[in-house]
Amino acid sequence: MFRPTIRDVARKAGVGIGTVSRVLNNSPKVTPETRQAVLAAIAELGFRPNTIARQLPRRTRLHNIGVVTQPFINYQAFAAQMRGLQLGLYDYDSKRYEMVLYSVRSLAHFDEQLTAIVRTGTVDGLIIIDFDLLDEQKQMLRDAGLPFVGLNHLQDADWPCIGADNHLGGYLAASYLLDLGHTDIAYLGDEFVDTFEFKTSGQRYEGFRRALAERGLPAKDEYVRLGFHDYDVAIELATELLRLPDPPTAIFAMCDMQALACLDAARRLGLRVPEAVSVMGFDDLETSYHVGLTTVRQHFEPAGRLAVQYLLALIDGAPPPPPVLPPPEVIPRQTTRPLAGKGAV
Amino acid sequence: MFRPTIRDVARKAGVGIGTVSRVLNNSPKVTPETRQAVLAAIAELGFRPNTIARQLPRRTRLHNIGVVTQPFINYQAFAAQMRGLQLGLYDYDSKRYEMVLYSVRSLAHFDEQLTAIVRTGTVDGLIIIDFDLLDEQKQMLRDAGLPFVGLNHLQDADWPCIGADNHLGGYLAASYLLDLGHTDIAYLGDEFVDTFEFKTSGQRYEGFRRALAERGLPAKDEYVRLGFHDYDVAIELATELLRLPDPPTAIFAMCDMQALACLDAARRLGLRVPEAVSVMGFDDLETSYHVGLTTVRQHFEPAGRLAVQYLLALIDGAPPPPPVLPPPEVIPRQTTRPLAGKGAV
DNA sequence: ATAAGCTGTGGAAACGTTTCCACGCTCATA
DNA sequence: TATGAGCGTGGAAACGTTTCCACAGCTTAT
Repeated sequence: MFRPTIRDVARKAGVGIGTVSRVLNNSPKVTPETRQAVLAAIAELGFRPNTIARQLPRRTRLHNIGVVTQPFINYQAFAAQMRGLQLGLYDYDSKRYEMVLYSVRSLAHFDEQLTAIVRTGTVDGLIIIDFDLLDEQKQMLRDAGLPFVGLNHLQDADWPCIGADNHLGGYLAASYLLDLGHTDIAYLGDEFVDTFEFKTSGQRYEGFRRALAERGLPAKDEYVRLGFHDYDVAIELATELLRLPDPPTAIFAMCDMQALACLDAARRLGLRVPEAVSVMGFDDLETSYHVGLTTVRQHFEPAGRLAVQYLLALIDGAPPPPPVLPPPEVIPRQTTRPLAGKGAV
Repeated sequence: MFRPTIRDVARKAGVGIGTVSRVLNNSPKVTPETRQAVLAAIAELGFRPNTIARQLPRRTRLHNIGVVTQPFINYQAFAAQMRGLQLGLYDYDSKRYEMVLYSVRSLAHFDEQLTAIVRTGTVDGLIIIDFDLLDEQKQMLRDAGLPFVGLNHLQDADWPCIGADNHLGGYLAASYLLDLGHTDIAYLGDEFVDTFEFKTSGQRYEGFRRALAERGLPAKDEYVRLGFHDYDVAIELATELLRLPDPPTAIFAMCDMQALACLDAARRLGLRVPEAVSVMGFDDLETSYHVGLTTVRQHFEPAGRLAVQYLLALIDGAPPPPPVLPPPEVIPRQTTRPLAGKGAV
C-alpha cells in the first residue's frame, strides 16, 4: 500500500516540507490560507505522519509512555490499574499518547529493563508499578531526563508516588476489627521485604500494629504469619493459624487474595466464617464483592488515572496535580462480625 | 546522558558500521574474531541499539506487536488474555518484541484506530481481541502487508482466529444441565449482535439450542433474555426470569459476570442457589472458583499464548502452529444440582 | 532613500539504524 | 600463472520526520 509522506503532501499543496511539518505541529507561524491548502492536501492523500520517523530526531516528543510492572502478582488489581491508566490517557486524548508495556519477571530483570529503556530511549516517561527504585536507578533516569512516577507506594519517598496509604489502611482494618470486640487478631501477609523488595506488607503491618498498640494490645508473634505471595502458601499459613491451640478470632490478610485463601482454608477445616473466625482483606477486588469479603478498598482506578495525569504534566513541564487520592476505606461485608461471648470468658 | 551509537562501537572495535549491524542482527557472515571484538566494544560502551532508529528503514522488523482490544468489558478475562500474550512473548524472549496497547471505545473508534495503525506503520503485526473485521478492513491490512490474528472468535472465518469454540461450549453447558434432569433451562446473554458487533452470544446460544433440540426440547422464547453486557442489566434480566409464573429450574448465562449477576438476583429475591435454581456460567474467571460457580472453562491464557506464537510465525513467514486449543470443558461446582422432584409433578 | 526588524516560507542537515553494492582477499580450478 | 567463485568487510544511501538557518517581502523608523 502506498503511504504518502510529508513530501507528497508538500508537493500536492505546493509548499515546502517545513510548512507541512509546521501545520502538523500546530505552529502559529503559518497563514490561515497556507494552512488550509496543506490540510486539504493531507485530507486528499489520507496522510498520517509516520510516528516512528517522528520519533527519530532526539528533541521530539515520542508520544509513548512506558509502564513497568510485574503484572501477574494479582490479575484483578493489575487490570484495575490498567483501566485507570487508560482513563488517564483518554483524558488527554488529543495528545495521542500510547502505552508500551514492559513486564518484569524478577528484580534483576527489572534493573535490566530499566537500563534498556533508558538506553534505547523509546518513551517520554515511565510509570513504575509496585517496584521501588534504588538511588542509582533514580539518578540514571534523571540523567536521561526521563520523568517517572510510581504507582502503589507510600508517598514519603523522594520521587512522586501515587498509591494507597498502606499504613493508614492497616490501621483502619485493625481498628475495625478491634471495634467489633476482637483482641486476638492475626496478621497474614507477604514477607516484609519480599522477592521483589515490595514493602507493602511491612507498611500495612505497621498500621495494624499501631492500632493494637493504641489500645494497649501487644501484637503476638505467633499471630503474625508471613510468606511468599501465593494462594497456596496463604492457605498453608491460614491453616496454621486456625489450628493453633489458641487460635485468633479474626484474621487480617494484607490483600484480598490472601483473605480469600483464609476463607478457603477455613472451609477445608470445616470452620464457618464469620461464626468461627472473622476474615478481612485489603484491596476490594471484584471477587470480594461477590464473595462478600470485608475489606479495605484502595482506589486502583483513580490512582492509575492520577499517575498518568502527573506524568504527562512532568513531561510537558507543567505543574503536576496534587498527588492526593481518596483515603482507603473499610468496606464491611459478611466475613466479619462482632466477637460474641468470648469477652466474658 | 551519553548514548553511544553504532558508529561509536564501530570506531572502538576498529570495524565498519555494517559489521556492527551484522553482529547485532546475528548475521552468519561475520568471522568469530570480528564478532568477539564487536561484542567487546558493545559491552564496554554499554551500547544498546536505539529501537526507534532501528524501525525507520521500511523493510525492517519493528519488534512491536499491536494489541487492539476493548479491554474493559471484562477485567478478569482481559487480564488472563494479557497474561497469555506475555507468556507467548516470553517464549520468544530473544526476539525482544514489545507490546503496544490500542484500546478501543466504540466500533467507529475501532475502525479509526485500525486505519491509524496501518497508516503510521508502527507495528509488525496485530492481535485483535474480540472484534470482528469487515472485508474492507481485512483488505486494508493485507494491502499493508500487516499480519493479523484474532483472539476470541470461532475458527471458521477467513482469517486466523484463536479462541474458544463457543458453539461447543454452549452445547456442553446445556448438555450438563440436561443430564442433571433440567428441562426448563433459561439462556441469559448479550444481544446476539451487540454494540461492538461481537457475535459470541449468538454462537453460544446456537450450541445451547442444539443440545435442547437433540433431546426434543424446544427453546422457549420467554426463557431467552438478552441485553447489554453489564452487571446491572444482567441482574434485571435474571430477576425477570426468576419472577416468571413458571420460572426456569436452571439458568445458563453466557458469561460468568452474568452468572454472578444471577446469583446476586436470586439472593436479593431470597432464593437459594442451587436449591431453588441452578446457575451456570461460561469463562471460569478467578471469581468463579471462589464463589463456587459451575461454569464452562475457556482457556484464556493458552489462547493468548497461541495467538502470539501464530502471529510471530506469520511475521517471520514461518509455518504457523495449528491454531488448536484445548476444548472448553464444564467445571462442576456448587451452583448446580440435579433437578429433584419436579420431574414427578 | 536607507536601514532595521519582523513574518512566513523553503529546504538542507540531522536523527541512528539497515541494506546493499563494491571491493579485496583467499582458495580452487584450468 | 591466470581465472572465477565465494566470503567477509566498509561505507554510502535510504528511511520520514523535525529543526534550524537563510531568505524574500513587508512594514516601520531614521
